[in-house]
Amino acid sequence: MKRAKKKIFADFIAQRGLKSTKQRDIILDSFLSSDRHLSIEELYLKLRAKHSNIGYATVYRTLKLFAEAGIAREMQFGDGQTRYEHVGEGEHHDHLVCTRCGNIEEFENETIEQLQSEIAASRGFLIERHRLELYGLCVNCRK
Amino acid sequence: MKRAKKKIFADFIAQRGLKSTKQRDIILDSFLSSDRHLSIEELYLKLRAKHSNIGYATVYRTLKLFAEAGIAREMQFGDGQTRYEHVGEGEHHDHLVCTRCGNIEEFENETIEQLQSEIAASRGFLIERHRLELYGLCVNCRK
DNA sequence: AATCCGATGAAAGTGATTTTCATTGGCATA
DNA sequence: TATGCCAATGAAAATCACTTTCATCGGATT
Ligand SMILES: [Mn+2]
Ligand SMILES: [Mn+2]
Ligand SMILES: [Zn+2]
Ligand SMILES: [Zn+2]
Repeated sequence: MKRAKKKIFADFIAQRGLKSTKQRDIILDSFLSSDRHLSIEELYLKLRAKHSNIGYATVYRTLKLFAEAGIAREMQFGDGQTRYEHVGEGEHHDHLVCTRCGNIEEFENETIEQLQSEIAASRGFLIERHRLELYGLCVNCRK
Repeated sequence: MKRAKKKIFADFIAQRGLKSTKQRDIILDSFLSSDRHLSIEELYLKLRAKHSNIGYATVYRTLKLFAEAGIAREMQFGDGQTRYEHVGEGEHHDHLVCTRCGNIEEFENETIEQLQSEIAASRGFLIERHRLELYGLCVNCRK
């Protein structure tokens, strides 16, 4: 699926008349082989270790591109940093965020999704996207 | 309930050894008679119309106090501004946010809340708070 | 009224982006 | 392969939304 995402991004680049560059390749590689829920700064620092020539602005702009291309999702967990996570075609999940250690777990619940649809439908509201986050203490942080 | 919240804030002020001031009274009045989900800047501008002597920093600090006192809740809907909404003792609700006109509707769903608890429990996670927001088009913006 | 110390507001500081701009470099074309 | 165009890059500057500082003000207690 790393291959699949590279293909999606290459197609996106081509279809938009953008250019394939060394930096974009490197950033995409690094992003795809990273933990999920990475902040721009975290990815930037990780990249600098091997490629001191890549600028923060390029990482920032490239992650935006990934989001536009549909291979990344921008997230805010309230810690003041924008995070990006991998997303696959048609995939969706929500999060449990530990307020002590910062750990982020994922979950899916079809019943909740269904109830959301019903709530929206009952008001004539058309859902484009949603966010559901449970904040608290993870099993490790409860001691 | 406007009276009730003023009482709660007055008690909070007293119990913390803080001072009752003209500014706090004015800001609380304005906040309580405002639409829900107000940003600091919106409240500040609204206040300036009548009270040009109130500073932004005071509005900012006073809204934080309201949150600490339990009569306001700080929210982020992804538009880059922190918003504050009125909250009552033990009340909770989630939101439908229109991405076109910015309108915010509220809803409560006990079944969803229950499912959240079950998800957390199954992982040993202790929920402190959560946020559930449905983004999309409100009934008016769907044309 | 005097005193104490929290409250206020104008201005400065912060931190995370976001934009600018001079320079670089894909890549289509000759 | 050489040329030209214009997108891409990166260092630095600018923004934005707070957040803090600090000199001064003003409730509340004595
Ligand atoms: Mn995730
Ligand atoms: Mn609300
Ligand atoms: Zn934890
Ligand atoms: Zn709308």
